Amino acid sequence: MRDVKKLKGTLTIYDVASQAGVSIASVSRVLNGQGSPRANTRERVIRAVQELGFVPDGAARALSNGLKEVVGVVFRRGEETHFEGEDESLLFIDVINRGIDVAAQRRGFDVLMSSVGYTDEKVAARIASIAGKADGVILHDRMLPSAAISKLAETVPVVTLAGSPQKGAMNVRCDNEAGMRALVRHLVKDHGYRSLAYVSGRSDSPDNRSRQKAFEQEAAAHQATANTGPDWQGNYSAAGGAKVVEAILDAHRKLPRAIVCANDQTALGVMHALARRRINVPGDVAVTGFDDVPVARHLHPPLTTVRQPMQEMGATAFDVLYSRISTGHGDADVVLPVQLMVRESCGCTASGRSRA
Amino acid sequence: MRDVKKLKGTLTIYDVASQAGVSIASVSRVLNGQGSPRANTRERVIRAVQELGFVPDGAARALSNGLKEVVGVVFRRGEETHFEGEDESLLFIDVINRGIDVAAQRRGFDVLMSSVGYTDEKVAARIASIAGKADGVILHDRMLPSAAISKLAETVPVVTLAGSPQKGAMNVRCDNEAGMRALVRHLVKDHGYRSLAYVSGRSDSPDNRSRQKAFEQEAAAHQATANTGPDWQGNYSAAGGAKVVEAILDAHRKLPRAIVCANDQTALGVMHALARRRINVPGDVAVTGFDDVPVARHLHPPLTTVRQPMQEMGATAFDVLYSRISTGHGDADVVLPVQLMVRESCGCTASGRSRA
DNA sequence: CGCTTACCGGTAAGCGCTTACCGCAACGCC
DNA sequence: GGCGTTGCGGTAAGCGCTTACCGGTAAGCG
Repeated sequence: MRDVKKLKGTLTIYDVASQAGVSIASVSRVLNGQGSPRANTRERVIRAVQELGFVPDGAARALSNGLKEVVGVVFRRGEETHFEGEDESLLFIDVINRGIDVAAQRRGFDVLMSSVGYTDEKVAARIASIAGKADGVILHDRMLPSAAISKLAETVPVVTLAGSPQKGAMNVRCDNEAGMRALVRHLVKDHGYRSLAYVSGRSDSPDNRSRQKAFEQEAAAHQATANTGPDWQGNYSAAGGAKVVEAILDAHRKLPRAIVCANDQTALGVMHALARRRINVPGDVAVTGFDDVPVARHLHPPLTTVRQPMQEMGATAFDVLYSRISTGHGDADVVLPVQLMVRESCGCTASGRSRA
Repeated sequence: MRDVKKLKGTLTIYDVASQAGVSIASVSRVLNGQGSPRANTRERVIRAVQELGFVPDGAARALSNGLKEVVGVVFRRGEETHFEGEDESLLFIDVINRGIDVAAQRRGFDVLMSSVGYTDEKVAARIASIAGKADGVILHDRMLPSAAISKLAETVPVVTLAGSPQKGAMNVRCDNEAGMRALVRHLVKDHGYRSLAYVSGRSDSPDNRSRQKAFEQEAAAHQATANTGPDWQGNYSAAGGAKVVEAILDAHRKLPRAIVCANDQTALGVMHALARRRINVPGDVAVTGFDDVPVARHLHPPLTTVRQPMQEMGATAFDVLYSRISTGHGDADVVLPVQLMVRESCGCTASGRSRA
């Protein structure tokens, strides 16, 4: 990257000033609405700007102001998966990012997006690069080990999403526990299922851990069997979910009455694998997800899941970051409520709930 | 936005230098791999950087280098639509953006994304803001009137997507003509349809204009009836497509044998409206799209359409822009080939083509 | 009519970084 | 041993902008 230089005959504020016959200070004042320039001065500046097509250099402004008006967003983009419907839909991350974008625009900020591959080694370097170009950084789940997050947070405001709050960094997440408890309760009490399993997400994900923990606790509280562990280890992807089911089936082991998935994508894969083996959902096995991504309601059967307010999470992440940037502090940990979305994959029918 | 100031006790290269006991020049050289610092010097700098968690300020680098290593991307985000499947899927723009992102990362650039609403008045201001923060700008279709594009291009490198090349700006697009011709030919010659209609996109879109023109010419060349005009005016959205069909039906007018849509989203809406009226696709009316967005193949019936290499378009847009930024010139107009995707909505069957 | 008050606008410093330029130390050679 | 050569590393200028500070002019007042 060293080998590239801009070679534009760059237009500067000096050019505008001389064209307008005023000083650079006046140009700057007009452009930023500071001070009270005389109408005449203002006009001349504005005309000069238009004639020249002048666009002030953001880097110079940022350097002078100490404010770039840019937030960085870093997330992982799976290049591994090519599962029907998965790679084609707006997923969890996309919806959150949209929320960030909307909130940022309200404050005149722009969003520097950077995706890194799951296998990318240079994550830390990429994040540092982004951090240098932004006033603050929003990190999606599992981007960095927590020590690294704390370290980074000493240098630049950081908001993590769906993580657990780290020293120095702020965090925005959803109430996984409540959501999972409500879901398990529905499965066990409303449907009477006695054997459940949890297809986990990536094991290093805080979200996954809290969901799994709530799953186990709530199942135990209702004396239901709760299968977890290595056999049920997924990775948040549809392919991961499918693989779990297929392995169980190939080993001729018995499936539980209900399979609770760490997220919707996993549920998608699970349902797909089940369908391929001609196992009826929810008749033979109920399946549930988590997130309520847009496609969830269009699956067959429509997926019972826990809705996270994804767009709002994104917006909140930005807002928290913004207040930190501007005022110097922001909430360290904000938890947003979730909502149980009962559809049909749990055994309910389209018209009102009912037993499977 | 004037009211926000960063108030960090910012860490600078001077801090690193004194911590390492060297000069700022050495720090910079180590960080950028310039010159040939002694091993000892290098080590001390690296250690100091790590201890301090130093991240160089991108704005200062950019100002000094004349290179921000950022490209801006501006596109329109429909806030109007809430059509099933439309707001939930990766659409044309999203796939292109992903292509840009991938290509940018290869060069160490980051992408500054900014969406504006269809109704947003301040598009020019937003674009100027982005332009100031980036080394170059990629504009999606219909972002600015062509005069404004040329004007902007005098100040900063600009690539337009799916537009027509403007003076000063570069452009990347697909071979709409060839695609549309192949499509119409398939409809008329392979299926024998004699009456066609074209549901247009936004009338100010160059893509739409060239598709419509090719549609008319090719239909005429084969002596098929070609309906176009105000009654068939869509707007690239599913809702727009649905509205056209409903208006025709409500007026008790006869539908043509095949409806050619300006893009896949429109086709989605058209098929939806048709289904609601119990009109069989493709039995009664054939429907085709343009773009081949990911969902196209999952519609019922799967959509016959023209595939644009969307991700490649994005990557190409970046590459063209990059070469312009670094070398001072790049191709003014690159046209990518398209491919006719024959599926079932035209009347072909899953297993090999056939007459409707 | 002269002095105070107010206010507009210009000059210059400085934001954090890169790099041209130069001084200096160490080494090799005669 | 003295001088030339090599090359590391420090000093300082400058990137384009914002803004503190100050000088000048015009209006207000006695």
